[in-house]
Amino acid sequence: MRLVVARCQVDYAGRLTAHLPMATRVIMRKNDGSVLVHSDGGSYKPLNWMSPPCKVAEGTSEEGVPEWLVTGKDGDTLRILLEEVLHDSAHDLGVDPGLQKDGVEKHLQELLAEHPATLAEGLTLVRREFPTAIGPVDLMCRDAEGRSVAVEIKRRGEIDGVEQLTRYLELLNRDPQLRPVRGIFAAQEIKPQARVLATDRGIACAVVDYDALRGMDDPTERLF
Amino acid sequence: MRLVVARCQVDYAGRLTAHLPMATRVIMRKNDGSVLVHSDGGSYKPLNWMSPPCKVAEGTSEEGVPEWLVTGKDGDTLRILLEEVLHDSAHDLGVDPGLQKDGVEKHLQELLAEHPATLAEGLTLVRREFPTAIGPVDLMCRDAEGRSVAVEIKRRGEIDGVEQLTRYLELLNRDPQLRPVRGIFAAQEIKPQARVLATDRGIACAVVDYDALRGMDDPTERLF
DNA sequence: ACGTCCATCTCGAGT
DNA sequence: ACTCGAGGTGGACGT
Repeated sequence: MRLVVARCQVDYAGRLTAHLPMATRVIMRKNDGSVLVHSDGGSYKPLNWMSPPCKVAEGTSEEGVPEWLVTGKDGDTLRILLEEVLHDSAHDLGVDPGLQKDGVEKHLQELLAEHPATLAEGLTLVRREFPTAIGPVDLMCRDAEGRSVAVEIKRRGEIDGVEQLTRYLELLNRDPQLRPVRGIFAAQEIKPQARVLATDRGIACAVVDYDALRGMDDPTERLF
Repeated sequence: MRLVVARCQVDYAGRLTAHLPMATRVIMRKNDGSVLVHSDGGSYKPLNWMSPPCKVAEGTSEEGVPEWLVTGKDGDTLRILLEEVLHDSAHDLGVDPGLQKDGVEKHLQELLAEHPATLAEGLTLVRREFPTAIGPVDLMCRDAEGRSVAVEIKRRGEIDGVEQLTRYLELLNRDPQLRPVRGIFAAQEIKPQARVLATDRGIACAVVDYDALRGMDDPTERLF
């Protein structure tokens, strides 16, 4: 890892062309050749960058200014003109042990699979990831009367989740073995527009309390 | 901007929880309070981070190890334990003049607006960004028989683009002035699943050749 | 402020 | 290798 602070101008050409006028920025050069150009604002996304695999050629521009020419795999190029280098240091970081994530939608799905009755009175699980031609339905259940219920689970319930469940229901209701199939749209939070669309299509909405579900969960079943 | 290289452990708690074991990493602290933790690989996305607005409290852990506690707006927290600091420098970058971008979907829309007949024989443009209650239709056209045609343009044609066009068509076909309105889904590349869905809904697909369109384009109309 | 949609998206899982 | 869906998506542009 090499960290450089410099007055620089950056030009990218690839899927699009992008230009950064001369200014002071931080340039991060990773060991895999990738380059990130950061300013002192914005979010985690660099102003300009080159993803690996790529390589850097250090040279000099026609005006005698130091220049880095980064070339990516699809002929993408990133050209960095270094007018003035204010800082330059290299660091051996070693290999990172990596990020450990815990749960989002998957965990929510596990919890709801264990406690389907929290979605609707008398609901029982048929199976998780119920396969269809256009993808798996998160939970396939049966209600107290033995009718099929398809459940789509999202962390945040938005309009595209309703569209997705609608497609599943459309397909599932063509199957004489299953029909009639109704839908439940389950999420920790359901946006008003999604709720309106769901209701309009006869899909029930269920707001789930993640923490409450975790409380119901038996911790002895898990390792963490 | 402050750049720190340190052996550190990082824990995030917010929408999810994520843990980084003790290892050497680069920590970037921007002036707006945001923090980025980078390793020597991956792409431009940090291993862990906190987006602005947020603030950092520098303290000491129970074991007497320096600790940064970053708190975000939704109660998100990022805790960084600094076991050993290998580098620490601060830099005044000033305000960045910002990135200038050119091209992609917008340009494609301009080109197709100039050459609608490449989408379908005899097609003529009515207007770009044709307004509807649920958003603008990319191109509203008329075919050789004078019937309305709504065109949705994407760089890559995926399923959600078909959904989008479907919603437009559903709405447009309620308008007695316009109906019947048919749809064309135009993209540089159309995914098989998107094509299947479009065909099933009676929407035509058009694969557009960006470079060929650029060739047809009159360069004297542009500045670049 | 919220909603919608694009992105040099990135990233991971499944086929 | 490719495809598909999710993201602590981020960011721009509209109402």
